[in-house]
Amino acid sequence: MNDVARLAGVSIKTVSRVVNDEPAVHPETAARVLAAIEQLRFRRNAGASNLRRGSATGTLGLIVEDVGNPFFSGLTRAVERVAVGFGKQVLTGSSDLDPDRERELALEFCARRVDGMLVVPAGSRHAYLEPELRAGTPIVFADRPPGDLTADTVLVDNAAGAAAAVAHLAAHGHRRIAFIGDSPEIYTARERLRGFREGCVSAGVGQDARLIALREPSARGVADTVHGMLTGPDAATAVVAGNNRITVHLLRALAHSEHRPALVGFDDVELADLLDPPVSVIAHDVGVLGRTAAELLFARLQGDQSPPRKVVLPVHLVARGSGEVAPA
Amino acid sequence: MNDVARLAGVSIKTVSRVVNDEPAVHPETAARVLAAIEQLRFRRNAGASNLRRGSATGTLGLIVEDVGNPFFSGLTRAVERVAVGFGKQVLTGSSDLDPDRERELALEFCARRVDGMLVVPAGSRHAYLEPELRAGTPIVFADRPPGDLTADTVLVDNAAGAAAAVAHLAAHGHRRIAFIGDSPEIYTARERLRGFREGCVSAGVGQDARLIALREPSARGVADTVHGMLTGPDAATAVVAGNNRITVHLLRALAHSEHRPALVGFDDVELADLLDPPVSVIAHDVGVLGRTAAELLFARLQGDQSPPRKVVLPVHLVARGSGEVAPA
DNA sequence: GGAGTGGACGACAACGTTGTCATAACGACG
DNA sequence: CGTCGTTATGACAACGTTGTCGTCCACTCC
Repeated sequence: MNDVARLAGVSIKTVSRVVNDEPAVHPETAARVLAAIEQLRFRRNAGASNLRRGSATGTLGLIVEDVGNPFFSGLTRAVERVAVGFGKQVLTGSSDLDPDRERELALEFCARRVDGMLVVPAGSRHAYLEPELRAGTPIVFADRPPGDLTADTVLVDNAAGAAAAVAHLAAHGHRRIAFIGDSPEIYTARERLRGFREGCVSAGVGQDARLIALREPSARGVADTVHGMLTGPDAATAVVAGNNRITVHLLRALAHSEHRPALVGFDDVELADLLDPPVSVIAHDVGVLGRTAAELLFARLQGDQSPPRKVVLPVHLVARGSGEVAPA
Repeated sequence: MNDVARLAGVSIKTVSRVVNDEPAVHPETAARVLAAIEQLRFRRNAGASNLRRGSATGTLGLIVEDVGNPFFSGLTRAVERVAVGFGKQVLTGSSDLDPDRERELALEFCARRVDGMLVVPAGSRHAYLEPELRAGTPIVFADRPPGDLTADTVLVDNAAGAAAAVAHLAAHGHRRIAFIGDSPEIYTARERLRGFREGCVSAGVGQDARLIALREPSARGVADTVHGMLTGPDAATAVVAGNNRITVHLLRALAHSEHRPALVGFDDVELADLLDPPVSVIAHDVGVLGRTAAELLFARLQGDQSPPRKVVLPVHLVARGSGEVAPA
């Protein structure tokens, strides 16, 4: 800026005025300054500007489990869309479900003085964020609630969705329904299992510990698990898959076996409608999830001081075929 | 930092020393300072630190077309992985294929003094980045080359892939092969068409303008296009889909029609192996694409001064069934 | 002609850090 | 006992901006 000022024959402050479109600069002077800026290819240092101006850095932090997963990338995109509307940039990070990594990312974002943070929490301890919250950095949790902290949270109705899946399968005559979910450390996995159990009770379907598995999904693990559930005297006739990855693993495992249980997945999956049979799922809109969370965050940024909110978004059953078959 | 210094009864500089793990601080003093930091929950301002220290902000800029698209989110993830290894944060932005938006993002990133940038270019004019490049900010282009600029670029072998698709279909007896690609404004779409044409020539397959379509894909548009190509006297017996979105639209369109042309898609698609018939594709690894580009960038950041490099990654045909059927 | 008004601009400090240099206290050495 | 090196610490400037306030000039109005 100094160089620009010198070249234009004005003071550094006048350059600042021009850069910031402040009034009270003679058009002729402004033109000279702009020419100098152009010539020297000057670009104002946003960091210095933010430092001087005080708080707002025009940056948002977003922590998800894995940007590479379509679910989280959809969420990321939705957040980005809202952020663009407010002229903010988004710093993204994947926690890989590791609480330490999440914490590291969060603190790093705080050090960079993000204006706000959106977090898909990995662990269950988030008290370390309390000072930040109290210091005025709004934080919104998405998809899962924070562990030991009260803050804005946007969830989907996991339990109701799982219960609906059970009810649907029971309505088609199933009495032996299995549930394969993600690791019980994950909130959504626990909630979906809870909904599954409640659905079983409501539908008068018996529960069998052999037909319930919660575990971090892998192709092999899911294949073995489901194989065990579909064989033997009390084999399952229907399966509820706990999330998109499990659904995919399950489909692949079933394609390589002769079993054809009824199936309802949680989370929608691309091309699910083109499979044979088309896969029925409990669907919800990641876009809405991300947008809602981001809008909540921006409301806070604009001064909303109301008590922490908890939003639960609805899910709905998409019946495509795989869930509408009677027991063999 | 001032407050911490006061509370610990030391000068602000000593606090700085402690925060930066500099030696020559008495352990006892350091302990007092750390206690004060803990008590006041002090977090050093990364912006101010970067300002004082000079260049490196520990930030990378990444511009893709759409983080929500699995292709780009996979790339994002790969970049992130490399960045974490070097202790950098990633600022992400989606251009939506809009050159103005891309430029806006790029300049914004420059204003934030990112240490380097990874760009999946939207338009074909990138001369505006030359001053940044010359100023020492390394920029690597991924998936598509920059328009009017010489810089590091990582591509996949689009033409060879498309040619391989044609050769494969021709080997199964097809003589009427159609190509449905993305908008010709996109480099990869043009290259794939070029490869398609070359493949036709090599295989001695005639080309028919009626069987070639380049257009921004939409479900409706693809359906109409393919319907036209598959009916009439000189109907196509095989189709090459120009990218993942087109493949998906195409599959959906075909599922609702009686036509069953042979099909080879470009880019792999999740669940493609479970469809009936399983979808053959020209596959390549986004993870490798992202990683290679990021590694190239970090090489530059570590002082690599060699002339701009151009890396072309291989693609390979995955024969699953849909491309291995003879003409009806 | 003097007072008042408003426009155009600059000097200076400050944002939160850190690099540079100076200083003080201390033991060791000849 | 004076000198020296070492260790621990602080004062101060600087990074690149911008907010505050002051100055200067031209102009208007009575």
